[in-house]
Amino acid sequence: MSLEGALLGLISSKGPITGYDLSKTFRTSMAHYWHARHGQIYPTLDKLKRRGLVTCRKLIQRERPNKKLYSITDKGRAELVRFLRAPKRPLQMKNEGLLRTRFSAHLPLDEALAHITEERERYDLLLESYREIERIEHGSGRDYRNPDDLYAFLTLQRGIMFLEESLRWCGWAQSEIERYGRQNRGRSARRSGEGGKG
Amino acid sequence: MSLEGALLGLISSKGPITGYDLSKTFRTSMAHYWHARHGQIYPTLDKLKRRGLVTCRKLIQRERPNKKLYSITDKGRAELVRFLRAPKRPLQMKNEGLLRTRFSAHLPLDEALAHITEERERYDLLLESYREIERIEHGSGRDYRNPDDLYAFLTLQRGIMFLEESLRWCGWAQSEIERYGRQNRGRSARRSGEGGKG
DNA sequence: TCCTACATGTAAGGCGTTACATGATTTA
DNA sequence: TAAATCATGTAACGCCTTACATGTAGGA
Repeated sequence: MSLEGALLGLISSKGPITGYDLSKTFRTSMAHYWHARHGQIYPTLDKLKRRGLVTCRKLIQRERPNKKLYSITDKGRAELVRFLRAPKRPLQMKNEGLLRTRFSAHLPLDEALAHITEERERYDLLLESYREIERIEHGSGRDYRNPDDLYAFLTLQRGIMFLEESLRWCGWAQSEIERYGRQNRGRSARRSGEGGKG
Repeated sequence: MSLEGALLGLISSKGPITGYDLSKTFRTSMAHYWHARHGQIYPTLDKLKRRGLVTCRKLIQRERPNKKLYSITDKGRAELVRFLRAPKRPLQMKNEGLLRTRFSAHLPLDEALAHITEERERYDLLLESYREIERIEHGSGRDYRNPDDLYAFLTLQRGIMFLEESLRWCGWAQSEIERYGRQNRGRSARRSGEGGKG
């Protein structure tokens, strides 16, 4: 259900838009609060169309595959408002990187450190793409052109904050792990790692 | 697959532990990086047991329902290490609250503000529970008893940072929305909200 | 030459939620 | 007296991923 809401919202904001570009949005500026793959997006767009919530216009291209451009209808807007007013679920976050760090007691310290370095690189890349969107879409700063621009900016800023803080955390976590290593020289993380507190 | 990793990790850290308590952990200290409901947890524990990755001891109680206490086996630890070394997926975050804010151009400003106030309350509650865990489990601060304690502390701190920053963002976002409202008195969010930039 | 971007689609199967089922005890 | 906590289990269903399928153009 929420994916339908997300798609209706994006189409209302950025439409006419293709499934391909919607998919890119999930991988870039929305990564800190929503995601979906094309295997789910295309069938869902078709469902929205059959329910009359969006319309679709086919664009024939010569040197590129043909596209389908989706636009929202009044019925779709009404459905979007219903979605926005429905009760929300709690956070459903999955961050396998943090999960791995949580149980890194089962790995040597240097491997735990290396894993966090990998994470830093991921975050760096994503942050760069967020900053580019900020530059391109919100160059005028807080001079919002319309409400959609305002809310796009606010949620993008949340993503930038999230990524910056993730990077700060990575640095701090690595320094703590290194400090722990210095204070426990010779002891293997593996052997002393079993049986934490309840 | 990752749920199996998460369960093995938690059982190795906190076991012997019940499915019920594992479930609570997902709702509390792990909410910023993993989640699962009991409807998925119990069958998965049974699967881990059948594969010999955990053992299970039944505890008969008089004034409470009986429990099953799970412990990790050597085979389970080996499987956990395999999981920790496997390639990780990107973030898979779902935050319906932020999603709603992103498309709040379709709602009156006061409703957008009210929704963020709801979010604040959620974050406040969760932050309080995180701080309590910090007090109870990590009262001694950075004086880590073992690697598991170190990594538990690091990931908990990430959660506290996340929630504190979420709360700061809520306050800032609300002030920006209010500022926008003052500067665009009389104009309805609904009518001017259509058609953002591509 | 290989990889990436563009662009859509589907089938199979796995992951995950929801709802039902049970029932005593404690707290508001 | 209503609701929450403790504690587990399962069936049905829907969400979501993965993998396959197709084909051109442009950059490394």
